[in-house]
Amino acid sequence: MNDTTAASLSELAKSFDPKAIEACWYPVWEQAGYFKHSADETKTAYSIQLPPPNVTGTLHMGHAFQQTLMDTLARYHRMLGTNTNWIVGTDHAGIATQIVVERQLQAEGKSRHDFTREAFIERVWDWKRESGATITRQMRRMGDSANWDYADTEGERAGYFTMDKKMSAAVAEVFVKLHEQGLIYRGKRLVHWDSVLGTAVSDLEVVSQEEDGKMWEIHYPFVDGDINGLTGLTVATTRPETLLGDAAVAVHPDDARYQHLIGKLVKLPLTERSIAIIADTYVDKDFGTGCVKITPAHDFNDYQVGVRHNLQQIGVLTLEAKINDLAPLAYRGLDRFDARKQILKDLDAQGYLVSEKKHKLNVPRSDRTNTILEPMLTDQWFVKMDGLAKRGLDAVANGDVKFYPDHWSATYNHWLTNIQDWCISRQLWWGHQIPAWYDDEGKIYVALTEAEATAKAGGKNLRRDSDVLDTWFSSALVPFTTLGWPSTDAKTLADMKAFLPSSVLVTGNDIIFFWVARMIMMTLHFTDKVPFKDVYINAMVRDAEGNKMSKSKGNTLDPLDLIDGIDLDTLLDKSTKGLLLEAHKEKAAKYIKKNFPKGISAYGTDALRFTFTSLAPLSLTLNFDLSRCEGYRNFCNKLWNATRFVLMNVEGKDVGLDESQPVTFSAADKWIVSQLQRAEADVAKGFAEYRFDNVSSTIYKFVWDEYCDWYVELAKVQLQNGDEAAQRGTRRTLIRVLETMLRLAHPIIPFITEELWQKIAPLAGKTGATIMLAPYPISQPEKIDVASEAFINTLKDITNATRNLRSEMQLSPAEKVPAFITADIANTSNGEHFQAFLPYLQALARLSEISYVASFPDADAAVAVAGGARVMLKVEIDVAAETARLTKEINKLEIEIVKADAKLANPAFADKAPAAVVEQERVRVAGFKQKLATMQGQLQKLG
RNA sequence: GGGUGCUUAGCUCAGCUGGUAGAGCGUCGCCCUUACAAGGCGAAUGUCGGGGGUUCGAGCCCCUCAGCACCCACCA
Repeated sequence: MNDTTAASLSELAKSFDPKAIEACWYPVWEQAGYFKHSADETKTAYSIQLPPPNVTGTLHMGHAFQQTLMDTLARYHRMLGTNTNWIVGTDHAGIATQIVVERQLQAEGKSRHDFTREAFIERVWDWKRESGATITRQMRRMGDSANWDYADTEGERAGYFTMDKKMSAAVAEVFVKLHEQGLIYRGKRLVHWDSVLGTAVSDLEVVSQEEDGKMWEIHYPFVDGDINGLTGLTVATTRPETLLGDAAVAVHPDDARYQHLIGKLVKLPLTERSIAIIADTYVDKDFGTGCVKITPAHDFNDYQVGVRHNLQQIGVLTLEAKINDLAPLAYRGLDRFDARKQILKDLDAQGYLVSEKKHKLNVPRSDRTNTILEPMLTDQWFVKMDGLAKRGLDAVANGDVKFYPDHWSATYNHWLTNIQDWCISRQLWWGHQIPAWYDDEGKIYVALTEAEATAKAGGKNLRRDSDVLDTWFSSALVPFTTLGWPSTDAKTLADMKAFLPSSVLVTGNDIIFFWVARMIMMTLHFTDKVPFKDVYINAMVRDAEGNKMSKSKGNTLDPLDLIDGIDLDTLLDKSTKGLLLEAHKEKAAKYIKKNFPKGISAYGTDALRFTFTSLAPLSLTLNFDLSRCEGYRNFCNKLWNATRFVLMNVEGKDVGLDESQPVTFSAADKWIVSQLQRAEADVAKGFAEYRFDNVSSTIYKFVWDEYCDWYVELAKVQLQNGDEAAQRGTRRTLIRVLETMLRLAHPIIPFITEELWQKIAPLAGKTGATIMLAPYPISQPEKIDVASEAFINTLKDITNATRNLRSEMQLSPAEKVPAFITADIANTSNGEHFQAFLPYLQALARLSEISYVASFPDADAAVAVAGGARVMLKVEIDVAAETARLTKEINKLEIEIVKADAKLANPAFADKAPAAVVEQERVRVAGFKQKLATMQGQLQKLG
């Protein structure tokens, strides 16, 4: 066996200390190559694609949660014997990364425009190299059994990087193919424009918020003077500055008020232009004045109206969102908001401004910069979505891809049904530069390389398109590009066969559109396969009160702080450091002082992981509760100490490895083995349903409630009283069940289980270098022993009843007392079992001696009823207190009996309810009545 | 405006195809019983958001109302 364990067998520390164990095992696993997939094509494959985190980012709670689930699945399936491949990598995160580097430059008083494109990109690469290892180092702290070497072309043991050579080549290949197929096109369209970043963004990067604004009514006079007493039309707008680009005023074709005016001209205030009154059903007759100014170049709805009526598209803003040279001289060069003020002032002065009212409106802001987005008419590249979306919808409809929970498929369907073409070009520098070139006439040549493009152009001088692709374009391809696509070498083909589709995608609902849907569409298009079979949508991690974690609130938690612990001062310092606003700093500090007055203790990775799996619901949010984390740290300690107990008791002794030695198994031994089978079955069911919470609680309950609380206590009795063969059987059961428990729990708590398994496995007769590759426990139904379970259940009942009685009588736990026990032996299959209870009861219920009698002596004593058995403690009783206790108990019983009798007396119940349910109710009430009789009898004796 | 999820003990959450309301943490007793005080034993605590319906029977199914969270759309 391995000598790398953190502590040697004999010196297992008194309590669990995660730090040393974690530091020890991860490198061992990684260096031994346990995380790698197998080249054996005959093995069933199990693969997971990691949602690639930002290469320059740091691990947050969402990552930690998601990765815990993925790693748990990976470890589980690896132990089940599948060829497991957890494919990981990092994302170049175009906009996000470029913004960070631009901010760094800003701090130096520079902007990216002080650099050449090449020099700027080199700066970003520097930053990537500098910070790129942080997140993968943190992932290792989580215990992620990721296949770091797979798809790693840079030799950094970090998986793929979306901008490495291989991935970039695949991106170009996809672009060229889609262009050839007519699915990528370039065109002048209205797009959301971020004037701070100077780039287009996609629909998905727009966040709308309701904000307080104003609505103004503006009068547009008729060119030809009054018509039927009207001087002109009044339009309403929230964006008066766009008036400069108006191309028409629209009214509803059925609007009786304006029908006769359709086709007439109005004068556009502040300009020299006249515009027509047009009719379009887009206009809502009942909203405002029923007249709408139409600005095709600055509004998405107006754009559509403009197309229908062949209106001029007059853009009046520059890419910096200033008024451009198409506008009247007075406004040129003004910022859009300054222009608004000036225009309103001028309109008012010239008598065109009719009114100004407060108005709530939804303002589209940029996801990244929070600046108000401007619809801007620009040349962009688009992916045509309709055909791709159709296949994407089919894949979910026909079950090739299944969402867990299923309701997310409705969200997915809704988006794909209403999808718009995808704007994929970004006017940025960091990213995959679009493989398109232009000649002097502006003719486009799309090709994999410049040489190829030049050849296509007949040797003309070409200029490359300066735009880069949306980050999500390359992300959409990872299901197949990470496998080696478009290469057709043997390895790639084999991997495409084995790992595509992958088994499950674990991801957040926030990227169903950004990523999940696009992977499905692109992968289907290029490989005719779905990218994954299951999609598990994990909950969003919130703080304990259910609030979103945000830096400015100070309620973010760093998973590493939960693992390693952090003192209050360091935590305060760290949490307020990055905040710019003083108010935010105060808020954050207040939150931290209130919620973490003593900082955070070091819970270790295993406890954190157990917390995540236990809290993993199939709902929208996961409220992270630190006290739960502490509870699961305690669980780890429990497991640790149970192992210590077992080692102390079996070390150097025969544990039944030699099959020739006589060995006997008690009902308790058979019972715990039986319970183990049930736990194993429940765990398998939980995994199959992605019910990580059920998996965790099954393990928790088995380890703590059954093994530690009951079996270990029973085993102590057996080790003390049993003969050689019985002791051997006990030791053997102790060690084997423990060894199995460790394997059962390993996918969730990998570090502690490996550490303990190294010591336990040889004693249980198991070989193998690591628990990671040991077989996962499979339930063996033939080992379920109903008779032993019944035996222990009765033993538990009597023990519990006795403990309860002792506690109510305020007996000191140390004090052992004599007792009588009666039981209806006729109703039990095995009368001698009750004799077998005695030594256990003496220990567990702390009884000095037990007289087993057919009926109780006539005495003032405390009696408890447990199933078919009754216990009488032979101690002095306080008659008044005992009377009160019995009366209370009797009252409770009577209420239950009245309820149950009424139910049984209802003919409708007896007739319509299933026989089993009626029978169950009868048995229940009979039990109550028997217990009641005993209690009443006892009460009389006291009287 | 459309959609989704949620509402169960003081807190964070389970509750399977409808059949005696559960866990962890916290609280309250009693215990340093030689694996574990990060522990042991015991206890208390719920009109399952409100109302209505279906049913012999509803936390669970249906309708309705209210509150919370999120997503989509965007009437100028």
